[in-house]
Amino acid sequence: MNKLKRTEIFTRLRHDNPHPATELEYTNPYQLLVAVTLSAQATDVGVNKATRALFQKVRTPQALLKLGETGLKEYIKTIGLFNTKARNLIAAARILVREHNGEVPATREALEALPGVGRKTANVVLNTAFGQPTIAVDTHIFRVSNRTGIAPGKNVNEVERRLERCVPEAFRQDAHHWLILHGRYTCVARTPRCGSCTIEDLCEYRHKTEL
DNA sequence: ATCCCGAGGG
DNA sequence: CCCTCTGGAT
Repeated sequence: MNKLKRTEIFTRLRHDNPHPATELEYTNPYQLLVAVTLSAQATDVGVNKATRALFQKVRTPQALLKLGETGLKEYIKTIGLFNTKARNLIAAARILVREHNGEVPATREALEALPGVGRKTANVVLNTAFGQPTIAVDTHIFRVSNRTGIAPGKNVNEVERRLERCVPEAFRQDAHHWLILHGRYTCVARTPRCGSCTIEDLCEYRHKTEL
């Protein structure tokens, strides 16, 4: 896909989503870290329900340690992988209190050193909590990139590299949100809503029979 | 059956 | 690079 076409796509996606930062319910670093950690292999609806209840009581790593692993599981027991997530979040809270003064670090290295925090979660925290020009390639962005032809790749790492190469830093933070929102509401996994898609004429999907 | 705003390990 | 983990939704 050429640069002109890609630029036009992002222009339209921006028009579709004028306030991209509202995509996530939380921008507070710690709440964001917890919410994104819980979101692995879980629906956003289920995660948002759990975090809304949890954050009534817990907004800091200190508060989470007070709640304890068993207490935490009560809030997230309907979410996939909740045993692992609870264990990781407690372990991460200990590190935050002991090594980072109870604050969420703003560097990729420190973030990814936390149990349960990988590249995707670190990128979201850097993007949304700390305003860094990262693109966190989740399943939505991976699908949209490949289906449309914006930045196709075999795996998430390749898609991330290609996106960072073709999206200028100046609007990379917003582009991350445009892509996710497009994937969630229009370019959905099973049955994409091409009828209401504003970039259909530029999308490579209609020329294929799969993906 | 397949997918969901992944991480960790083989 | 690919698999598995695990619960709910579609």
